[in-house]
Amino acid sequence: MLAGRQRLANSVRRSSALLPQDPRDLFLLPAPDLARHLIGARFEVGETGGVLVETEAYTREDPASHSFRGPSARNRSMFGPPGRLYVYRSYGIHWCVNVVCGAPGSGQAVLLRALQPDTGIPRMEERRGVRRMLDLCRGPGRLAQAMGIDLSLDGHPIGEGDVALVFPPTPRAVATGQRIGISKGVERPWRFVLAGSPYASPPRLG
DNA sequence: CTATAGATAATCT
DNA sequence: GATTATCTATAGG
Repeated sequence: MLAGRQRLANSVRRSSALLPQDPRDLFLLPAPDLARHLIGARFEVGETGGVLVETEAYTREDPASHSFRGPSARNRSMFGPPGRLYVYRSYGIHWCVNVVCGAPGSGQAVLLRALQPDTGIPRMEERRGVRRMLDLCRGPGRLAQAMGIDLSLDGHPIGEGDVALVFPPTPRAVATGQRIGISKGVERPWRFVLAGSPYASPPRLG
């Protein structure tokens, strides 16, 4: 289709000398570190894409994490190789997408909570049934719906097929705070938001 | 802007 | 049987 975009879509790219030679090394970071690095990164699935503005970290020792009680049918991707997607069904209705990270088998992932859309907006509006830009990808369920993400992408390697990630050229101003929608592990400040972004979900941090 | 109820089904106890 | 990494609609300030 579009040659330029296709090239972009078939790789994980770095856009800064500050980052490791191979950007895939970032997937080896512990979840809280990767979650911070993902703020400002471009994420693309198929014809849709934009800039990540909100993430959350989950680790094996974290009671709020799906991996806390060990491997299961649902969370097997979290215990697989880093740099792949972990997709799960939320509240029986929505899909949510994570980036698996850390040492292989360590059960860590970063939840992608919100994105500022800039590519394939008409397609996102179509999938969401909403035209308001701010509401297209503000929240993990909305992000997955807008980008057409479902269980078929669970375990999918980032940088293959039409899933692409480009890390930001320079560090972004990131605000941290309590994660959303959890009842355990609330003391861990593992929610990361691009400072001041209206595309992040409430409550605002600052 | 915040607060709340209800939907809905896989997963876990 | 209870919980859940959510969303929408609605009501009120």
